[in-house]
Amino acid sequence: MTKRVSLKDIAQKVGVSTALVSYVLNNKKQDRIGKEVAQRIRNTAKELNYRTNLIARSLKTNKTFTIGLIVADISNPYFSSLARIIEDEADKYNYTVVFGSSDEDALKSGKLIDVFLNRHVDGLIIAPAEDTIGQILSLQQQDIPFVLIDRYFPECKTNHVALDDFKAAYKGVKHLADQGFSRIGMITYNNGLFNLLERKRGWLAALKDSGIAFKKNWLREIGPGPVKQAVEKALQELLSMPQPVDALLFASNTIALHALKHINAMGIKVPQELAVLSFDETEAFDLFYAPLTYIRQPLQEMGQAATRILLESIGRNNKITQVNLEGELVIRQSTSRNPGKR
Amino acid sequence: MTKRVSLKDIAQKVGVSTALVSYVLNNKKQDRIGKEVAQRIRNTAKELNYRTNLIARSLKTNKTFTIGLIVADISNPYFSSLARIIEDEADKYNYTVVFGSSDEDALKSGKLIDVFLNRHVDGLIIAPAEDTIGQILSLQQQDIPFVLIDRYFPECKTNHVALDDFKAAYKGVKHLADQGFSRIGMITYNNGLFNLLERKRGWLAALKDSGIAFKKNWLREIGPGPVKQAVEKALQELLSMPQPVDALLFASNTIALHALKHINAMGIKVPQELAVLSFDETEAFDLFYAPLTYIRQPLQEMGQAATRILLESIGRNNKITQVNLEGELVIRQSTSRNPGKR
DNA sequence: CTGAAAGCGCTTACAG
DNA sequence: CTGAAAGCGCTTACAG
Repeated sequence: MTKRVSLKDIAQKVGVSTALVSYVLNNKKQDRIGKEVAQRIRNTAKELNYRTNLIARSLKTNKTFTIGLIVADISNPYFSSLARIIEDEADKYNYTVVFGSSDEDALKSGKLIDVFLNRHVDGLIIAPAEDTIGQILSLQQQDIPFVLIDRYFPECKTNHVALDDFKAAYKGVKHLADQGFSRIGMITYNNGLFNLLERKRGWLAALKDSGIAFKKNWLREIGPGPVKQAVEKALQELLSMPQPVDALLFASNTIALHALKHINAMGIKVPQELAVLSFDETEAFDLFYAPLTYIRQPLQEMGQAATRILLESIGRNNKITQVNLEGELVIRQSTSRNPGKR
Repeated sequence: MTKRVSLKDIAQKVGVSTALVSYVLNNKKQDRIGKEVAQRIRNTAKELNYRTNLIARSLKTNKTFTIGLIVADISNPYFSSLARIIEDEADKYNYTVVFGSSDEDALKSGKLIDVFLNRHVDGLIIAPAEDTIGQILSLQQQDIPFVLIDRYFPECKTNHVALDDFKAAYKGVKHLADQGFSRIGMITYNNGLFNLLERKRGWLAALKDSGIAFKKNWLREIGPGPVKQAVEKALQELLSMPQPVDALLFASNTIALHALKHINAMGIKVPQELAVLSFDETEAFDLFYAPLTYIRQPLQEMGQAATRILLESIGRNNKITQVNLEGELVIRQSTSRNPGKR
C-alpha cells in the first residue's frame, strides 16, 4: 500500500503547521484564518488526495462514530430489516455500524460486547440474549450508552425500544376468539426472553377475557436445538389430541415458517381445519396459499427510535427512554371463518 | 464514562515500563521476561480490568482487524445470509465486519468505500453496483485488498467469488426444455450487472441448444423504480401475448417473490399453466403452493471463500483468485410436467 | 491571525 | 532480561 498522505505532508508542502491544516480542513476558527492560506491548504489537500485518518482522530477525540449492533442472527429477516433501517438512520449522523450475531447465546453476546468495547464503539444497540442481564448491568455501570431492542429486562431501568408484546398478542388472540375459534393454541420458545413471555401472557389474557378455559396442552414451548423438528412435533401433537386446537398463534417468524411448511406438507387446510396467526412479517407469508394474518411490528419506527435514542444518549444526555410501540394486526385469510376464494 | 485504564496505569502500579507491560500482555519476548514480573503484570491487568484500546493499537500497527462489507441491501435475504457467513468466518480470524448497503447505486457505493477507507478497514468485500468499475480500479491502484462477490467485471483482473451464472441458467432452462416446455421466457433487470448478463446468456444458449427459436418478446427487463409494478406488468404482458410463454425464469429472488405473489393473486396454476424457475433460495419459496424449482447458490462456500481470499490478500499475498462456483438446480414441483399432488 | 507543543494509548527498534 | 524513547496521525488548549 502506498504511503497515505497526512496532515504533515500538506503542512510541509504549504509551509504551515499541521495545526493550521487541521483547523482549515475541519472548518474551525474560520474567521481567524487568512482566506488565502486556507484556500492554498484546501487545494493541496485535494491535490494530494488527502483523507483524514479516522483512527488517529478517534484516538484523540475519543469518539469513533461507530455503533455496535448485536442481534440474534443477522440472517433472520426481522433483524436484517432492522439492521438496514439502523444503518440508514445512523448514516444520517455519519455513524457506521458494526454488527455481530449472538445466536441467543450469552457467551457469544459477552464476547461481542467485549470486542465492540475494545474497538471503542460510541454505543451499542442490543437485542439481549437470555441470561445477559449481567452484561447489560455492567454496561450501565461503565456508563456506556446503549439501547435494548426487541426485548429488555423489565427489572432493569435501561433505554429500550420494543413492541408492546402483551397487547399485540392479546389483540391477535382476541381476534381469533371473535372469529369464533375456541381452542386457540400457541407455539413459542421456552426461553425467558421478555418479549416471548409477554406474548404468552397476552395470549392467556385474551383467552380468559374471551371466556375460553385455557388448556395446558394448547401451549407448546420449544427448547434449544433444531427448530424445524421441534415445531413439527409440536404441531403434530396439537392436532392429534382428542380435542385438537382449531387456531394457533406462532410466537415468531421462524416458528411460523417451519409450521407453515409442515402444514403444507401435511395438507392441512388453513383456515378451515386450522386458523393461523403469526408474529412478525416476512415476504414468505404472502406466498402461503392462505395469506397469513400476522402482527406487524413497526420496524421503521423501532429502528429509527433505537438509533436516535442511542445517539442522544451518546450526546451525554443521561435520561432513560423506554418505548413500547403498538403492533398492527394485519388480518388476512388465514384467520377467516368464511374464507372466500380458493 | 469513567476513565479507562491504560498500559501506563498498569506500568505505574507494578513499577515497570509500559513497554514491558505491552510485551507481557501480547505474549511477546516470553522467554526473556521474568516469570515473576510477568505474573504481577498479568494480575494487576486483570485486577484493574484492563482492556487494550484497539484504536491506539491500530494507529500504531496500521491494522484494524476490520473488514468492510458492501452489499446491495443488507435486508435482502441473499445478502444477509452471506453477511452472516462472512461474519462467522471473519470472526475465526478475529476480524469484525462493518457493513453498508449501496442500493445498487454507484454514488452510495463510492461514499461507502470512502468511509470505510477513512476508517482504515483492512480490506473490503464488495458486491459491486453498476458503473462502479472506476471505484474498483481505484482500489486496485491504491493496493487495497478486496474481493468482489456475486458479480464482477470480467474485463478487470480482480479477486472475485461468484456463481457460474451462465452455466446455472443454462442448466435450469435446459431442464425446462427437457420437461417439454417450449416457450420459455425470462424476467430480469435491465442493468449491466455481469451476473445478470450471464444468466441471460445462459438462458439464450439453452434455448438454442434445445432447438427453441428465441422470441424477442419472451424477455422482459425491468428498469429502475418500483420492482413490484414492473414485475406485474411484465408478467401480464408475457401471459397475454397471442402465444404466451409456458415457462419463466426469474433472475433473482426479489423478482420471483413479486411474480409469485401476482401469480397467486391472479390464480394462475403453476406448473400447469406456467412453469416457474428462480435463481436464489429463500424460505418463501417453500410456502408457495407449488414448491419452487430454483438454482441454489452455495452461499456457505461463497462467503467463506470470499473471506479467506480477502484475508490472504491482506496478508500481503498478491496473487489474484477468481472463483466461480457451480449452482445446484433444485428440482421441485413448479417445473414439473406431471405435478402429482394438489 | 498563526503555530509550537503536548498528548491520546499503544508498539517496537534499539540500547544497555 | 528490561526500559527509555520515538512515533503512528490526529486535535486543541495555550501562547504569542
